[in-house]
Amino acid sequence: MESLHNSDLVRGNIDAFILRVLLDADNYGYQIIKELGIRSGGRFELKEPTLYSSLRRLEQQGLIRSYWGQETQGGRRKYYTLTPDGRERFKVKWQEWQAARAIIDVLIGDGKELASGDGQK
Amino acid sequence: MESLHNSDLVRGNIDAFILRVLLDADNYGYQIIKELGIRSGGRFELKEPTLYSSLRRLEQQGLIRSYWGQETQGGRRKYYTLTPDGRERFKVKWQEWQAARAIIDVLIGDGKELASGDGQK
DNA sequence: AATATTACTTTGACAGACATAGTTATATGC
DNA sequence: GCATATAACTATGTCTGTCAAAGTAATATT
Repeated sequence: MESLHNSDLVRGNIDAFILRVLLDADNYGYQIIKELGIRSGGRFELKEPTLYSSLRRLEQQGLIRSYWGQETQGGRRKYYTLTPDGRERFKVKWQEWQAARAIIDVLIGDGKELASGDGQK
Repeated sequence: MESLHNSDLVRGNIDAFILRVLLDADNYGYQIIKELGIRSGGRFELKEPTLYSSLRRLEQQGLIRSYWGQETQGGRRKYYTLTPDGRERFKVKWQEWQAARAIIDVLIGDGKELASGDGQK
């Protein structure tokens, strides 16, 4: 399984990924990981420490709130829900990504000068 | 001037930016910064310590080589040139970016659920 | 002479992602 | 019933890339 070396290239977007999932519905940690795995077609795997430290950060910033689900059986689950601020923040994050993507696209080029052999000037 | 908070969202792509510039022509540090500023329409500003530590890293990895320009007057300039490995590495970096971009696009959404008011489910 | 600009360098701090490990509970296999 | 696997969350510490701050040295400008 390949996935992609994660870290640097997705850095800064993980908070947005989580907010995006919570935009659809309240959810709990483990399921958020699964959900991101599914949505990415198995190409992205969010690690647990990364997830839970993100969640803590987001909660401290008032972008999400948490509550314990009342499971009658099975392990406890802490659910997270978006706050209005979180909703707003996602919008901003989304726009920032659009802007960053455009800049990176320009600076990294469109791949025309790659071809197969080498680059002629 | 706004530019964009840099760091996290472009992280991991800076090496590729530099390699991309050197793909066009040998160049020296200060000019690479200028070049990236121009290509991005002033929206991206590479900081000096970031540039020079990137250059050192790239040189250690054998992706670029350096030589002092023989300026008869004016300050000394250390020029950098791509090695074949560097050329190859740029290709890889480029492809990694394409892959990462696709995944991020999926996970952050297309913005349909943003609209203006709020999201209806 | 003072200031600005070009060009490169050093040091240290910060923050996000993750490896490693551990805890608690339920479910499953033998 | 005991071992193992899996679900779900938590804690600790490390690594790496980016950048702020500051400095050096030379030329150009006022």
